Amino acid sequence: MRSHYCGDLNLSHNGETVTLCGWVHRRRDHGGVIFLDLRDREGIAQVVIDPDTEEAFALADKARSEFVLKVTGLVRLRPQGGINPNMRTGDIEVLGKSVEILNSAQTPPFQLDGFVDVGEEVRLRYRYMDLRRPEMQEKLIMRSKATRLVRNYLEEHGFLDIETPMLTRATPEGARDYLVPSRVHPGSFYALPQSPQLFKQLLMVSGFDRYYQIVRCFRDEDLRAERQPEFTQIDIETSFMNEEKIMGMTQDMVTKMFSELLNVDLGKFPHLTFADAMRLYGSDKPDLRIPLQLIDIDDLVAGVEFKVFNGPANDPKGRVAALKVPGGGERMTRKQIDDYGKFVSLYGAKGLAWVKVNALENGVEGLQSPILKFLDEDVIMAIMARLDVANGDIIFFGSDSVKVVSDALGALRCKLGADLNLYTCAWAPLWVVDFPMFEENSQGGLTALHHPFTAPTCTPEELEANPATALSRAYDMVINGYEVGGGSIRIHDQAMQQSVFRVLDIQEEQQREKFGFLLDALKYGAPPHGGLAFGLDRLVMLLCGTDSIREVIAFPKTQSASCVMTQAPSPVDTQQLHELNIRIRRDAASATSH
RNA sequence: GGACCGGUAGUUCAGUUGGUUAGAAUACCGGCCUGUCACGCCGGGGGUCGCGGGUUCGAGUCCCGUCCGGUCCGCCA
Repeated sequence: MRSHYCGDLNLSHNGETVTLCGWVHRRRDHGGVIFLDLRDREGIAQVVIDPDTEEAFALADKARSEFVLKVTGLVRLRPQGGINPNMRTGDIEVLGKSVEILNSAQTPPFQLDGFVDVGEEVRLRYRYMDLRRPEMQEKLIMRSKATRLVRNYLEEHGFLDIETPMLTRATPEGARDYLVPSRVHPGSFYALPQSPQLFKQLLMVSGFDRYYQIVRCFRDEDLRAERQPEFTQIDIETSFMNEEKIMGMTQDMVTKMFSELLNVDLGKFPHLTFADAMRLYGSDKPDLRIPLQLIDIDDLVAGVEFKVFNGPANDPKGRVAALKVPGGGERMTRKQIDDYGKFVSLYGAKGLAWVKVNALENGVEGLQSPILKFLDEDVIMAIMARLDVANGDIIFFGSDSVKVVSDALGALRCKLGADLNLYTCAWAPLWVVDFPMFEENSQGGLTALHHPFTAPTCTPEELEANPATALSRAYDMVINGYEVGGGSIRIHDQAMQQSVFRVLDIQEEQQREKFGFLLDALKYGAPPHGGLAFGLDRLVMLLCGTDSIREVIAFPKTQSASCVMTQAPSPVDTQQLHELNIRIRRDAASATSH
């Protein structure tokens, strides 16, 4: 038996003659009949070569070393109705008249028939083979359908596709830039865009009041399952639309995507403030498929002796919160609980206190926990009352800084949802709104949470008076715990922009150097404007039901931002470096050579 | 920058407290069978055990370093 691959089956009719083209999956001889299994995206077909045709034998024999081949002959379809996804091998037979070998093929480096799981590294090294597999074809087809739908939707709504530069100016803020050295300007560099943010705002000044672009963006930061160094953004900007209109329209677009591509009704998108998201879910991108919520108990434990609780409870930057898992106590072993303790330590938590509710009717006696001995009975029962516990529940506690408690319990909430399969629905979209304008940075100053062109909800005077509590007109779309899009109403007013820069402590000289062109443009009657950008890769990932964006990118990078197929990045000729006036430090060169 | 998991045949994996010649399945090659369809039967070839060093009489196995892949933390305005 020989087993090679597999792929397209294209039928073309010419009167009674039908030509089939496709990769041969498998070739076998039986009873003087030659079987050629061809597969296509919609099903599996089998081709029979007429044994009476001497020519068929001769040509088929050539097929031994295979394999792209063409079968010409009369088709016997069985059953009627053509090819469909539920067909099995042999449901269609073709009485062949001739075989033409279009090209031969080596044995594939790994089996593509789906009966053996192959590692991702091998798939990426031979990505062109991996992409032949029907499931990979389906993912890229889904991606193409999604982008087509987006283009159609936005074009129908009057949006104009305008390209912005790939070679642009480095911006020290935000993510690290991918830099491109200039040959003509020795010592100077372009940067690949992290996003077309400033250009699309300039297009608003130009009067293209509905802009979009499906555009590649680049960020030189460490990778994750949902983060690649180059990724595709659906970039949208409008003039004269407020946040309600922008959110409404883009929500409509995403809703149509899911209904047309998956036949899924996303329903209403709840709006959740950033503060509520952090309070209830410990995350600014909560997965609302999971019904668990964090419940604050600072007030109940502020007076206890137990230092682990009373410290954060009395600290304005501290937080004590509980996470109740209904029925979780019955489903969890001590080892699993300990493992959750290790899990939250990844987020800086020093421990994970817990209480199992065995028999609530017995009061404290009916509870099981290492921390009960540190707490008074009335406090314990007050906590139980607030959490509305029932027998069989387990409660986890976080007590630390606001950030650690939110991060740790927020992540634990998601992990519990996955481990215990607590999902109450397949899709949970929402908008997160009312983000803070600024967050405190490590130097004690303030940094823009979104970017420095995001409009606040208040006046410039109010902003400068209370910057730490100011809210922005930003909004994120979140689906199933993934931030799929985000945007804001921008600042179109110079005075406001100056206020933001003052809060961020960016001096006029720096302003001019970094954003002078934008500040100039704002002087020429910039319309009120705002927009949003979707992560196309993440959206398609969700549409495909996978949890890695590498699965929906034809040629993705590995975690070290390299390509195992092309071996990029690679050293370059000294001549090339010379032309660019670049010299490589010796220690850096040896660190990357093998 | 850090934590953890993995790296053994083309591929997916097993390999015991360190012990003879490193196995299985599948793929590949040869033969048989001949309406098979994850066809079947018989036979065969195929391994720098990621790489380097160390411990040991002896290392796929233990130790150190390093590279590669993955998950995550930091990072991602």
